[in-house]
Amino acid sequence: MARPRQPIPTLDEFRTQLRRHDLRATKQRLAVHAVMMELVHASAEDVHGALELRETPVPLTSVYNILTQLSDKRIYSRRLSGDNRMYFDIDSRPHIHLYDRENHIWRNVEDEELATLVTSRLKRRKFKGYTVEGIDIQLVAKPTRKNKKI
Amino acid sequence: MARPRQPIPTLDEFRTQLRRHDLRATKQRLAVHAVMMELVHASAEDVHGALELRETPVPLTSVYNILTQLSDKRIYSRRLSGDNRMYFDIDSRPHIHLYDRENHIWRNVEDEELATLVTSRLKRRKFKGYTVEGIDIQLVAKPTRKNKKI
DNA sequence: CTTCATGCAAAACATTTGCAAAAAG
DNA sequence: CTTTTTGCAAATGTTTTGCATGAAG
Repeated sequence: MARPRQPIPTLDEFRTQLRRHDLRATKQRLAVHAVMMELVHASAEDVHGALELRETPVPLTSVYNILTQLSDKRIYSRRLSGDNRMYFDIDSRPHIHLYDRENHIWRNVEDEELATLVTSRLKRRKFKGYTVEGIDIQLVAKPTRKNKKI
Repeated sequence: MARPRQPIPTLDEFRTQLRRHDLRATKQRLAVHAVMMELVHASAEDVHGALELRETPVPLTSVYNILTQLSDKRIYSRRLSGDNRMYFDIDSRPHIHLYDRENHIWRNVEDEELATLVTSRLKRRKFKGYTVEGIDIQLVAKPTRKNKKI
């Protein structure tokens, strides 16, 4: 049934992906990916902050450069949050998200069946003048009292 | 089958909505709504520009004030575009969108059946710590050659 | 008249750009 | 060595804020 999602690429797999896209394996890129392996979904600011707390600080501009480039190459993907920030997603494959609109946090929702259902249904429809490239499904949710992270 | 969508509120109906929310029917608000009746989906900048071309220029700050307030009250809704701008939607009821990622334009997609299908299916699922408030479905599309608006 | 709304100028933010210096292969 | 990448400082563009003035009810 619900096929397990793509595993998060290890650092070595990430190196391979970089090579495939003619990107050099700099220590800044590896550091960003190491942090993204934990965060999964994060803004440039989040990544920058996490790197401060680690061994490898990387300036915010460089974090932007790196994250933008990785998502341009479809190694990562990106989403816009309700608070007007860009969030990067370590997983570039389309998948359903649950968005916490108070804390601006995303979680992945495992439901391949539903994704397939919606996709196959919409793919049948034609929209004059357009080629549909993807379908984005997001549950907008509010944390219940006990779950409040902030 | 596909039930027709909410008609766009006329100026009079808009006045009523304002009254319901204890908002005064100022000429700036009415001018903004008059423009939104045509644009349907628009950024603050778009609305500001359209008002320039009309009888009632309204400064950009005021357009922001008005649009933000109207969507806070759920008279309008809002969406973030791929180019990091806030777009306001005259229709606050959830509905499926087609997003033109080159021109940053939205169109409504009529498919109540699909919306119902997805909603009922996801409503059955429980997400620990969260209350699902809405489901957002968006087709990301690229204009075909002939359709290029810009 | 009392309360709410507008609109100016300025601030606040997130993100991008140009480019010289540094690192990778 | 050649090419790519980093990272600084500065710019850009959108949205927000504080507050005095003006309009609505």
